[in-house]
Amino acid sequence: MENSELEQLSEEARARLGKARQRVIESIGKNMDLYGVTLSIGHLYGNMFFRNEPVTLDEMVETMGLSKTSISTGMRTLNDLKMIHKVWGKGVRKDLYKVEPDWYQTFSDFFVIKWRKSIEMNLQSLQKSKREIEALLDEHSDNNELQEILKMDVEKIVNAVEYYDWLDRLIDALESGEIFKLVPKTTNP
Amino acid sequence: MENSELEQLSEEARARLGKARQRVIESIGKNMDLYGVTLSIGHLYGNMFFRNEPVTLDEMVETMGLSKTSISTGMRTLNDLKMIHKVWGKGVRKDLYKVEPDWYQTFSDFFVIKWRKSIEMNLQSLQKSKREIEALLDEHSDNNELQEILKMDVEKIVNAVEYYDWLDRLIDALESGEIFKLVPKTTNP
DNA sequence: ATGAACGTACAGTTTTAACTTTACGTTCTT
DNA sequence: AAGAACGTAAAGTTAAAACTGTACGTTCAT
Repeated sequence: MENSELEQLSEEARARLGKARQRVIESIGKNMDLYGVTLSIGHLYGNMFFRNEPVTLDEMVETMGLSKTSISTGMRTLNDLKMIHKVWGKGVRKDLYKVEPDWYQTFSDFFVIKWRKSIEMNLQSLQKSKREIEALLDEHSDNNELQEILKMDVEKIVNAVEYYDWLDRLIDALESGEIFKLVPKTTNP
Repeated sequence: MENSELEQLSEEARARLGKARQRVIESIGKNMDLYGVTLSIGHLYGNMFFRNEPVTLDEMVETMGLSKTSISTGMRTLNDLKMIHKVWGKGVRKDLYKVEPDWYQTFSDFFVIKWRKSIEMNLQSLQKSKREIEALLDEHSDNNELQEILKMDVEKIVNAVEYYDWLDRLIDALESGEIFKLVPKTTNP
């Protein structure tokens, strides 16, 4: 646990709290593969979750028992995903990090960062290939056999493009908060 | 390509179509890590995407140049995610697979299958640890120092539970199709 | 019933990713 | 300006996964 806040507490209470926290930490860590992060980085995030103050690399090296490099790259990964943030400490030389406490925001950022990029890449490929296949269609208007096949390809691509367009708008709704109109944060009485 | 439909076409047209398809296949495959599948399984999916008829394991062994075992496990992974489906062929002994053409459905299924399970696991851990920490709170009502810390932990857990509840309802909206009220499939004029 | 075709477990191998140690560039202190 | 503290690149090592070949159980045809 290594949480300096708890030093003066009874051994028993500390152990019980540690166990309760550990369960959550492991559960969070284990499920963070959905965000494409490795188990140990998920674990790092989980450990930061219960810290009430920003942490340094060295502190997490201590608690996690990993090398400083591992913690450093883990922190960067989490930072890139905006799951944690760098924090300015008063007179502190070391970098300080804290978890983003708003998980709705974290969820939204994940899609904005990872999915949006994927959508863009796919759309570019789809559009380019669509143009090429349509050119083929044009050039071989005599060949019925080929027309048949090409038309199916184009249709598939068109469907895919439509889907990505929808996905893009869905992420817009997440980003803007419009999503909460449909699915409110709290189920009101 | 190995697409029997194209046998009688000109070499040039076949090559150009192959290239156009290949671009899409690779793009799809590369971005399927968002669904937690490996590059080669993504590639397998991409290759199935342009097939107009259900495919067999052996056919995909042929096109992908992988072992039958790899294709078999890949097919199972994709099938578990409902990205492809087993299909009954008339007099065919071999298993037949085809891609699910409705990508909105695929997207929804992904969350229902993977995220829902993750939510459940996390919720269970959170609830259990919350009860334990609340018990600690109860037993140490004299210790202000401890109370302070425990209350922060409980608050964090409560926030997390709320978030997971929201996420669960969001997935409900995906599953039921209610999401399309907010984000329609097509942007109508 | 017997044999052939098919898909998958299993064990072993190769490839990839995670992690550590060392070294280096930067920044801050004095 | 010099030196110490800090975070990260780079190279090397260890651990994990992806992949293959073989062997096995099932199913279907004869």
